[in-house]
Amino acid sequence: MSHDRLECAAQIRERGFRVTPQRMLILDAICEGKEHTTFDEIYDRVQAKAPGINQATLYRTLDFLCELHLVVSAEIDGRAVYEIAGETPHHHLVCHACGAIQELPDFHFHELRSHLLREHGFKADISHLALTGLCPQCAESER
Amino acid sequence: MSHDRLECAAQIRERGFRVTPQRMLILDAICEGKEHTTFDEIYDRVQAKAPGINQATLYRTLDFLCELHLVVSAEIDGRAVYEIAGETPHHHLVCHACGAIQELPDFHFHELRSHLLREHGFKADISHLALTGLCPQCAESER
DNA sequence: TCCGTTTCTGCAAATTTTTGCAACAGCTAG
DNA sequence: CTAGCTGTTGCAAAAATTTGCAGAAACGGA
Repeated sequence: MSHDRLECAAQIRERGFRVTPQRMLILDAICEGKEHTTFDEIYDRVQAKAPGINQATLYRTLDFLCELHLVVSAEIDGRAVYEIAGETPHHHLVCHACGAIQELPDFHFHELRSHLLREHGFKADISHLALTGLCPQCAESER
Repeated sequence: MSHDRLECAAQIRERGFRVTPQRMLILDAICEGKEHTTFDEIYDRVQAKAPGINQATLYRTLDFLCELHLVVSAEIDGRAVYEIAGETPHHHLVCHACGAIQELPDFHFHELRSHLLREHGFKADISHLALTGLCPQCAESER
């Protein structure tokens, strides 16, 4: 999940937006953890390095980075989590009962994606889905 | 998308919760519109009939009804929308550019669902997905 | 029908998220 | 290197959402 600061900066600039220290710090903070990172975690990490950064800025920047697809987010357990966008998308299975999270490779969605494009002309952006349900253990104990 | 008040009430009671006028009114309000309904719309409809009902109650009740799968919700365009849960699930394609919404029948997910169950033992609850992307028109003008 | 238990609701306060605006600061052209 | 244009940020206020708690009310059993 390596993120190339230069690459991100180029992407931002290329689309007519500006590369600011805040944005770079926030990108770094998201990458510090290997996995899903919550708003608060990102905020704390950023604060540690640059105490001046405002929460409103973080909210806006996260939206911005998602918009540009440099970062992906998903709602897990009612709270948004963020992750740097890798080369290949991946998804998650989230157990509604115990909260366990399992990774789900993207190939499961290849067919759906191309079907939607072929049949509906719809260019679906399925970059980071969180599907909820019951993990094997919880499904067992449920009945 | 007919909802049977008796059926809903039975479901609620059956699981050990209580059938209250507030809950029934809120269910009715969700059903009034045929399509996706926002929090504010529901709130207004409920207010029209029973001005006393509190916003906090609405927030809690919507969560509650989703929990019981009597209502499904999805995040569209950054805001939550609610719909009464029908017999067969359905999903939506939401254009990120123009906001157009297209319905997507559930059969597209049959295979995924059974695959997850077979291979991962995961009982996925895919009851109302909103996939974002670009509709044919916007995909065209994008390039 | 009435009672006891436990869930729900309304209210107010706390918390989280969004927004408007003036000052600041990237970036491009000269 | 500088100036100017326009996107960004910080701040404070507004709006949206969640939470704790005491009183109200559903529901099962007597």
